[in-house]
Amino acid sequence: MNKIDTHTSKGSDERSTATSLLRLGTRLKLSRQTRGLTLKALADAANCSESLLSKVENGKVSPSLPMLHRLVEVLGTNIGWMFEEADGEEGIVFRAGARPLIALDPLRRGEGISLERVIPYSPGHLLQCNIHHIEAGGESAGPIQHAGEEVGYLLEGAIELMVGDKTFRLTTGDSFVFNSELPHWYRNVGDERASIFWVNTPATF
Amino acid sequence: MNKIDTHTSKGSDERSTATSLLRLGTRLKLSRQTRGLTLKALADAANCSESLLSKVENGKVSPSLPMLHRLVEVLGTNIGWMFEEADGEEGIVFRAGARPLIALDPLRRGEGISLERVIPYSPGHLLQCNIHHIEAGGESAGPIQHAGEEVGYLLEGAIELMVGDKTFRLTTGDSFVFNSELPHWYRNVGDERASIFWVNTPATF
DNA sequence: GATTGATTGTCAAGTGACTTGAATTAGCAT
DNA sequence: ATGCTAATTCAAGTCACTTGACAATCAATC
Repeated sequence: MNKIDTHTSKGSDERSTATSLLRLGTRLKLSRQTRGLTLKALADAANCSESLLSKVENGKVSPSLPMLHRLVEVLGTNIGWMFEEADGEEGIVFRAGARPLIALDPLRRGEGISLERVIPYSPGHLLQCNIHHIEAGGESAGPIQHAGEEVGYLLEGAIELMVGDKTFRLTTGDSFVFNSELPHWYRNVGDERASIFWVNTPATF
Repeated sequence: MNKIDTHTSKGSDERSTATSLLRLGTRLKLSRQTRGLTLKALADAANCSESLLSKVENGKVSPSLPMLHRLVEVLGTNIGWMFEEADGEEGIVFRAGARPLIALDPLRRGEGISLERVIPYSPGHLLQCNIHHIEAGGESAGPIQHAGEEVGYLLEGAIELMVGDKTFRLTTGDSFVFNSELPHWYRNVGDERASIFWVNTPATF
């Protein structure tokens, strides 16, 4: 009938370990992909076979501890965060008015600006997303530069956005995209509060 | 000396047509990919060979007009938009009401949905960003899965968002984040139009 | 300390998406 | 037509990844 009843003793947590394996695998995979590595590349670097990696990523097999260690080392992470709790269901939706508000260090981020976190701070996230609230007359501190890409949408108000050596005047509903390597900053030029929905990827690859 | 001097007469615009071919191809490719189609799938639907598509997408060949027409038809775009200048203002700012609108293929993307491109098609972009406009009663076609991460903000209206096995009811101002590998879809449950500002990082790259 | 048994790990063959090159066909000017 | 260019196809090739059968490893038991 049954090809195997070999695991007689362990049926109980069969499924749960299976899904947790899958989660580990998924993270490893994302981690690898984010770094633009191919299976083969990572396998070579971590000194194991491509096929093993494939199986690990798909939860068919659980890597030995030394193996896992080599993997996260190459990936530049640590084992701990491979197991960090996924933000799960609760981590998906965030209601208007129920998002954490961050008082900004005026020195670092500028005058009259507060940030509303749309994506909670957590190692699992690629994207960063905040709603910038800028009081009338407020402006961000000096130009910032970093790798990645930025996209934003003006939810309300009017601002002046400076990117590179260009200046734009935006009003509600306007949007923008640019490479984060360009120096950029902004200023509220209206007499009411302005809000920008702002997303950026840190990654360049 | 030279194996070919066959193109004697046309050397002048050689390079410019080459790059414009590439741009067309890039757009077609992005278009196809964002719809989750494989080369073969699109080729079958548009009644041409896989390899032709590949060449077109990589700018090795320029499609005949009828060919191109069939392609954009299947993709739910129009030819014009394949050639639309991606400039906005310096490619950075895009004004409300001046963003390209895409009619979606109802079969693939769902009923009563149209997309407003916030980030123009262009090879240089990591992020994808659209405003999804969903008519009352409209809903996206079956769940989609791909690698990456999604973040969105409900600009207006009320929707029901399904992610994994959870369902959420969102109203204006609510936001969400999740891993694209979770199957997800949505439905407009209000009696007015709903609009979602939606950003995602694509898979592989 | 060998024997058994499960499980990690490897090799090699398989698949699916995409690309390339040679051969064919359709368009079009002469 | 005739000849030439350029679009299109077919088949073979590549690349990333997956799968299955076998080998090595490790741990518990006799």
